[in-house]
Amino acid sequence: MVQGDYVHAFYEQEAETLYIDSRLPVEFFVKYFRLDDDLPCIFSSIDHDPYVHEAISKYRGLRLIRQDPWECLISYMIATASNIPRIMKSIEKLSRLLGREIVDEIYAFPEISALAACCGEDLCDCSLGFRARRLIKAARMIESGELDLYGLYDMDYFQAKQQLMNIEGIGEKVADCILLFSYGKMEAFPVDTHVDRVIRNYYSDSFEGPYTKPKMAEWARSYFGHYCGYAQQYLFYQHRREGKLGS
DNA sequence: AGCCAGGCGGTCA
DNA sequence: TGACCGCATGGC
Repeated sequence: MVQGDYVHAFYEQEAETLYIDSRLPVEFFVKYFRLDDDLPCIFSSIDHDPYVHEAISKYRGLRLIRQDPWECLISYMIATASNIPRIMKSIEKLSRLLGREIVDEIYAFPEISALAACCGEDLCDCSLGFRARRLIKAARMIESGELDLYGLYDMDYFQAKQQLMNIEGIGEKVADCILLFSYGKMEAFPVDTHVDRVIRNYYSDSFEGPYTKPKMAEWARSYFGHYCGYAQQYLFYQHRREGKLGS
């Protein structure tokens, strides 16, 4: 998930146990962390080889989230060619600058209109670099109705993806993140540098064809099945935790 | 100090 | 398709 999301202030997790702040209703957490998914069923469906088996065994508390599409879209546009500490700082600064204060010193993610009303220099303290202009442009496209963000729930994976990729700064990877983490489209399989390395290093035997993002995602759908998005999360997390050996 | 980042959009052969 | 580049800064 994207850290810096204000939700992090309302829960703590130890392994598979979630401690929630009673200021938010239980239903919120059930929805947000997809606690209504049938995890045992999903795990067995993607458990195709020793490598992914190790990941789903060791990191069993890891979940996909169901995040608001607007927040997810902006967050992953910010993540482009950046790193996690910096991403968290940018989102935090942006929320402090434009978001409503929810409780003491905890700020909500900015509304669409707030970002759409900005000019480039308004955001100069958020260390967004070349991303700032793109974010504002995206906000204005959504605010004007040129892109109906909340209409994408009713579209299939490929239609919705095409819509998202009309936005400057949203390509294959970012679109798949939004489709997976917000819309719950399980066909999405975001291929970033880490997942790219995992496939090249551990799945080169079963993967055929050019190492392009659409091809790797297509392979993942047929290899892991419908819940390949869960496989992506576990493979990504394992690679981040256990490092870059062999990459 | 200097390379590279949970990429994207463009160009070139 | 694959290999490159610029983009703007910050992290390590």
